[in-house]
Amino acid sequence: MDTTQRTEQQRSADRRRRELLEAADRVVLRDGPQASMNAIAAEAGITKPILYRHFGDKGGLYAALAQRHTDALLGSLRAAVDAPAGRRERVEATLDTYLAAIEARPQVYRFLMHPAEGSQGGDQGFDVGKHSAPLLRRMGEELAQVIEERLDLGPGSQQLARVWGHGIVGMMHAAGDWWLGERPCSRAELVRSLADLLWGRLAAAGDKMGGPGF
Amino acid sequence: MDTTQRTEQQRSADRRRRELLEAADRVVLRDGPQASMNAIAAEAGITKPILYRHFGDKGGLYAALAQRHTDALLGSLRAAVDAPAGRRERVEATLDTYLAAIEARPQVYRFLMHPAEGSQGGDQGFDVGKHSAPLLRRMGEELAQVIEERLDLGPGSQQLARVWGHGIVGMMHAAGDWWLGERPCSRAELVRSLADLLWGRLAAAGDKMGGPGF
DNA sequence: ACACGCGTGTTACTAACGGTAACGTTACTG
DNA sequence: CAGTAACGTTACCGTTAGTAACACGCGTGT
Repeated sequence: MDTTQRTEQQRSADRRRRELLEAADRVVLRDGPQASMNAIAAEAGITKPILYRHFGDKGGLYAALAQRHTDALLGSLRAAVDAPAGRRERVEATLDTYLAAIEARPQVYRFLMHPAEGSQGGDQGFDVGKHSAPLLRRMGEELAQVIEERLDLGPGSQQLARVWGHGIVGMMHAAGDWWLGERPCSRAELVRSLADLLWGRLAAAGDKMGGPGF
Repeated sequence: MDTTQRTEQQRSADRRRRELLEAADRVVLRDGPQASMNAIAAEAGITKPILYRHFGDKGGLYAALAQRHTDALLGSLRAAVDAPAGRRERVEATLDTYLAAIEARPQVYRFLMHPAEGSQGGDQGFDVGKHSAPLLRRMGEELAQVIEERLDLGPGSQQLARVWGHGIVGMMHAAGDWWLGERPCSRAELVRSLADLLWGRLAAAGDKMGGPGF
């Protein structure tokens, strides 16, 4: 009896939690990362304290919300990186998957990149060096793992793979962010340019006349 | 007289402005980007409204503060990118200069990367796609210019250079951020690994046994 | 029937923040 | 000495995150 009751309650709580998360999702999609707890509670048809009972604080809610989208995006990226094709094709597919995602849902993307902003309670310690969005860290780590698993990089391969994982993710992120703001070219062109960069065209390019090149 | 008066006043105002900025600098260095206007005013020995008279709003103060550091860092980077050496050496010097800067002053670095956080007044429009720190944008644009000036990239070189500029800066940033948090290796190793990545080692690396490589 | 918990929800509050209006005070100028 | 203009303050507003205290519904043990 005790057990069945507990599972019953837990189910109910989980369902409520999902409902709240979906409401929060709608608000964040509408108002951006600045969405207030009041607004989210109102959208869910309830009031603040319930949110706090479920998620502890704003960081908790945002973490839960971010995890959903992060999981979804990472799933897509894994599919792209694991596709049956050559290395270059898969790199391009991965880049394109990421860029398509941020293009399709820029608000969600922005939320994922700046989840914990606006925290003004306490927070004196302000983790230096850990300010990046969890999404970036997770993508970096996952990519590092893929690289280390599949590429033969000689000695020190593990560290090299991690550096590359985070570096490539950062490249993708920064270029995507800039591209999303200015739209200077098509997505396909952007993908090609980035892949060219990773393929060493920077080193291979010839100097322009007048002094040594970059 | 009018002119002398004006210059006199302007000088005084500029001096005061510099004092306020230095006070703000100290507070940001101590409390991180969450530093409150009250705290900054107190550090400067004055009260809030004076800050607002000088800088308009928090964004204005932070922009002014960020510009100083950004200018300083960009100066160092320009020196590194313009040094008389080969391309690879200069790329490594540029990376190392950036990493040394963020290593030396992580609080300042974190502030520069997240300057406008915590804004809670209005701000409904939340510029999608322009959320990146101004420092990143400026570095990306400057690097793009250098690349476009000195490298012979064939047709479409301008767009390619811009993509690469922002991409490389993002790579540097993300890798640096991760490195600063975990310190998995020395700065020199990180620089070498990133330069290797830019030099096409990702494309050149051999597959590990078992299926096609990444 | 009745009290007891327990989960769910509310109202009403605190403390802190960004920002501003209204009021002194100093000092320079006619 | 009157006017004015910058410098500075106190006291306030509206909004935010977060919390305490109270109220309702509901199954349970005695």
